[in-house]
Amino acid sequence: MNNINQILFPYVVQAVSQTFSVELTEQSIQFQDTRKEFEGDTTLVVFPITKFVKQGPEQLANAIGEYLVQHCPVVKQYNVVKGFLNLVIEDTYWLDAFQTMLKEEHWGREAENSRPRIMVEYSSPNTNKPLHLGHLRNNFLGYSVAEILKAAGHKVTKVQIINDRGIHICKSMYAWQASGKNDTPESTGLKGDKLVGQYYVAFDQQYKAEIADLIQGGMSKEDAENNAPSMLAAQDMLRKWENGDEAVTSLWKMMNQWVYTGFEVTYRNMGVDFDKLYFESETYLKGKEEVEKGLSKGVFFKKDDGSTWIDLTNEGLDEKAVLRKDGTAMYITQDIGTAILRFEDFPDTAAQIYTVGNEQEYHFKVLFKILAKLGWSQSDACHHLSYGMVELPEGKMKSREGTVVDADDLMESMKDESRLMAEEQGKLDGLTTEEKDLTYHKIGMAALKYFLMRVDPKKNMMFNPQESIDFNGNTGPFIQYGYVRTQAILRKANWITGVDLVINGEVEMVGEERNLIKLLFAYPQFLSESAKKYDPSVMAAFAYELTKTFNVFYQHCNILREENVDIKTFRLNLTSLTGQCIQSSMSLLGIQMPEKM
RNA sequence: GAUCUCGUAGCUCAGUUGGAUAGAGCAUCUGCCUUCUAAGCAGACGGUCAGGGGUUCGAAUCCCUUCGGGAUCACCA
Repeated sequence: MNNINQILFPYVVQAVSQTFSVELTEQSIQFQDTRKEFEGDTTLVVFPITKFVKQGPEQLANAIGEYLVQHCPVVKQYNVVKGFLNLVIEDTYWLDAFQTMLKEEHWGREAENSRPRIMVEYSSPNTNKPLHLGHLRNNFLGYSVAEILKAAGHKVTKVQIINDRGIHICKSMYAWQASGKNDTPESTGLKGDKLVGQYYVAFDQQYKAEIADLIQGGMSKEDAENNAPSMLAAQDMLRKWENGDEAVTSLWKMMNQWVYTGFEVTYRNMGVDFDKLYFESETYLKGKEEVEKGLSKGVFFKKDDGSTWIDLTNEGLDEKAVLRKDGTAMYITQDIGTAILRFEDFPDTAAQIYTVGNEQEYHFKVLFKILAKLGWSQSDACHHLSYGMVELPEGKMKSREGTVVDADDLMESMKDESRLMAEEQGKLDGLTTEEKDLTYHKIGMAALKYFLMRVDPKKNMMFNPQESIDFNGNTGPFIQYGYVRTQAILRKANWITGVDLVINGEVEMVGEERNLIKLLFAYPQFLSESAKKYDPSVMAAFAYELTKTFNVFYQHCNILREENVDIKTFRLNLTSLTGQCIQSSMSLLGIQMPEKM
């Protein structure tokens, strides 16, 4: 089905060529949505055309408008304001569009697996502390982009890389061992990630104290940091781990397992999942191998001290180390290994999307250049889905200063708030305890997810825990509420989707219905823009706009009370399709719809 | 210091490749529930689009510059 502007395009070309004998370029024909205060469905901006035709904008607009009304069957009438030609499209066009949408099984979505595989990486936490607000933004964005790409027809594989290796986890391990308490998640009743996180904090405190002591004893700050006993012990553990020391390895396995078990709970609450996990402990050696291979091909070079580098100065970047002088792997090394492993695991992968904070933009520029130089042509299509920080009123989140907003706590408090609100209103009274609980969860998560995803991913955003997150206005619950209304009406009408498709051609549309149909018809454009930009906020804006438009329709038009059967059927179909589209677009944000609220 | 990025209403954010009188929500104030769920609808108030210059029929948008916030520039991850 064609977009209205695509239909009009050739007629505009004809109008100008027949009236003025001038052939227009594609660029000179610009359409935009008609502003609300004027009458019309779409608007031709004629200023660019005045460059080709020696006419004043208004005369020109009138001439084109006249031609279109006479020759283009979908154009009903026109009006001209300055250099803007507002076109009113025939109702039959919108009714046809509506019929088309109703016949689709999933209006707006592309056929499954009609486009190449894209791998989306997100989450990728360290295994030494619990997930926080920043991880929520990461997970929600990554999951949502994956769903959006899927809806746009791509095969999608959701992955994460788990940073299970390195000094950070050894710090927690050392602190746990040094405490001598043999705490476990079972013995303390704590979530595994929380328990391990406590020991990470404990390590940091001890380390700080030791540094202070050493400095007081006359040592320089740098020496103190390098020689503090706890740091030496953690480093010793890391060496033992790399050498496969049995005791250290089993401690490492046990504590990582605690963290994974804890994370699983958090992921389940977040509503995100993964198709395949990669562990740094398994990919960093692969990275080293690939660097060795690249070295022999001349992509990398060795410096005199034995470290391995790549020269990216021709690409406008710097020289970058890829192996230390002792031959050990760095952060970038394992990323090279992971990327290549993924291309090998899924050879049809056209691109990898990395959902990682914007502070790593340089890192990914380097990584993609390296992959290209190693001969992976897919690297051109790879993309760093770079997102900004979530800032608190007092500034950045800092774990040391206790200003971290914990992911589990936040999700729980959102749910509590939705419970309070629902209990006050008593609209869920008929439901079982389980059903109520699920509804509170859906509403709380909708508020949280929508809040984090309605803003442009690349921008830093503000989160104020005191004022918390709203449930009114431009919010997730507002959209859910609109959906709940559609379902309540359909329930009362005993509506079965797809049964009463008959629309009598005599139906005369009112403005509220037209606006709703126009917006529903634009769903695929919003989806493709969202997919193209890897930007869930486009879908969020669409869902909000759609719900608002429905609410106006709902408020001003009778549906169940409508006496004319044709109009009633038409409006019920409209309600049904709107409900579907709200649910569909919100599901792309990972937001679920309750049936009642 | 260099590079990148952001600065829009009291607050949180939209604003497509330059297009009409810069839009939403929150907050404040007014109306609307005996009739499809008021987590809603209708309205009021609120702007030197950080400042200055340029490009042109036209600039929040593009270019230059100043100011202010953030990020990056490791044999850290």
